[in-house]
Amino acid sequence: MPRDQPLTREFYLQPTLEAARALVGHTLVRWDNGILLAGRIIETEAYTAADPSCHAHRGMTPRNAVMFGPPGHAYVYFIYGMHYCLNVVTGPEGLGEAILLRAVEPIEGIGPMRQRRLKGPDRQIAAGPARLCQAYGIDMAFNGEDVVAGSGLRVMEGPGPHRPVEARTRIGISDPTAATYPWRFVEAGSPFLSRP
DNA sequence: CAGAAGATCATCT
DNA sequence: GATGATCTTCTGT
Repeated sequence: MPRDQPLTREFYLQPTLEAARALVGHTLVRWDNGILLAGRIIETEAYTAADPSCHAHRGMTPRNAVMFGPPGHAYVYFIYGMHYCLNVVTGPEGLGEAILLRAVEPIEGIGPMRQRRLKGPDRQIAAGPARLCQAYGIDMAFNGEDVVAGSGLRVMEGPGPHRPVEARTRIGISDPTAATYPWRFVEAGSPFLSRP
């Protein structure tokens, strides 16, 4: 169960790779007009400023401006003409780093999540960055939301990972030097991973 | 202004 | 494993 304490601003201030690993096992919560949606974070992906595929790598633009703001805010973007993805901003203001939330295990509000998703087995309700946003109803209106002190979307402390957390380099990158940048952190063996 | 690519997903062979 | 959906963003001319 989620404890009633949000992760602190300091949590997001720590180095992005460390925060990405530590984020696994905490709980993503949305209060949607009295309906509680909650899920345990299963999979994260760190985007550091040194990573060429990081949206902030080539400086600030209107889209990525939130990434350069204070840590602990949501960076939401629209991709492939139909999907949203949710990040949390990490590191000191001005750095431009963030963590992509790739998968959660639904805990609370599974019914409402299913209704938005319509299709697929339970373990796929929020297994994938765009599926997660679909399940939670997250769109551009959430861009810039404070996930520490905001009222709509928060990351709450606990309950912790149910399995060991494992680091992987990102899948699908052709640049061999990329092996040093992009990291996924997954709860090893979880059935709720974006890729089984 | 045109063109290409994109932190994805569902569906098909 | 491959492909189409669908459209924003960024780059180059």
